[in-house]
Amino acid sequence: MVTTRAREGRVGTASRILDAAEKLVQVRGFNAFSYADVAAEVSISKAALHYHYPGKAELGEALITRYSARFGQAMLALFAAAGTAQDKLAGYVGLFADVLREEKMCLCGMLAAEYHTLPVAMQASVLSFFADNEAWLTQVLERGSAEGSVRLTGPARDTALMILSGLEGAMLVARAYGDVDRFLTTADRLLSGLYLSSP
Amino acid sequence: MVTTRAREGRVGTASRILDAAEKLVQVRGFNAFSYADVAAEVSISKAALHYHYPGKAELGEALITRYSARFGQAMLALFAAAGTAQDKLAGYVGLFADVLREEKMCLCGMLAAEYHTLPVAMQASVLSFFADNEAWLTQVLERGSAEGSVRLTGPARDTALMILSGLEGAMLVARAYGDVDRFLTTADRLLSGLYLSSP
DNA sequence: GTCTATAACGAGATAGAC
DNA sequence: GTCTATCTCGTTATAGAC
Repeated sequence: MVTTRAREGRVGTASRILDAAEKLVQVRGFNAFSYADVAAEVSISKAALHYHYPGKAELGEALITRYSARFGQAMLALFAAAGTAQDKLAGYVGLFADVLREEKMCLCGMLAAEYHTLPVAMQASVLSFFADNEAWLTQVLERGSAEGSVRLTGPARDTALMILSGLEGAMLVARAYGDVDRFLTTADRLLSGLYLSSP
Repeated sequence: MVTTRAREGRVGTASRILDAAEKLVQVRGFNAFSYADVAAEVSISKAALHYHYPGKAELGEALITRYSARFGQAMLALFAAAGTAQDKLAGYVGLFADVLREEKMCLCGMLAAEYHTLPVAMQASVLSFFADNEAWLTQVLERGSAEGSVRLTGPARDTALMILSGLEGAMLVARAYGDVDRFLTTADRLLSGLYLSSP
């Protein structure tokens, strides 16, 4: 069942609020944006913002939930699509690169930096995001290893963690330089050594 | 020439301010600590703080300057010490691990997350820190390659960047979990493949 | 659902005494 | 150098009208 709003492709206020807030968090951080910033971006009053999201903690929670769901769907699509482990990993790197091209940090990478200042509910959600990514990467690596397209020299989970952490760090540093190529080069290096065709 | 203060090992107010502020930034971030926080930690008034560092921008600058100098000295010591490239890299990883053990993020990794909210002088100093680290790693890798203890499959600089970014990201993620072992495991994975003795 | 108005608080920063 | 007192502004959040 689809509401009129969805059928017509219109976007509700709650969703536009999330769009604006998400961008602000990914560019400036959770502690460096205000309700006033979001309100101005969406062209509503701060009070209306509080109607949709009572406080910053609730808004932050909603941000992570939506972001994780979207990222999870993208990972699922990559996993289901035809292609080798190498293809899936290239697609995965592309997800991060797309974020970086907008001068944004991964939402949960940004929140990880601010971790010790976050409401506990947000902290837990950040860890869930990392756990989901780790699990996806582990599956891809194990399948690739079973298929013979990936060479693992230790537990798949360790390599999964290395890839996730490496990509987050590569975004962090490359974004400071405003240099997407820097990210792509580093991503290549992170994955080199995994494939049997590597030199 | 040594001042009485230095000879007696006493620590001046300016230095104690930097100690407190540095910790606060590494744990909470530049945008999540206040002059009041530092003043309380050092047991002086906010006004006294402003006497030593006129504004947050100047304090931030001083933090990066001192941190970079300290880190640079440690890197120099590692470079000068006897040992293989592998030894130097292990020592380098140890520098990051020591920071993480105090639940702190690398100062400049934290500031990289907040990059787009920083005063321009601080932004430049953050990039300098990264450049210094990159240069050191490149030298170590090239020397190791020349000595035959390191196997490079591309430009040393690319691998240097991968190691730096990877360690920053590993800190970011491991710190959220409060798990130093997670960092160490990831660091091992990042460097695996570099050494000729690797499986 | 959205608004204006305002409360309540903390931030960075300054003045001027000691 | 350090203090108390104060200023100004931005922040989150609420009240109540429309």
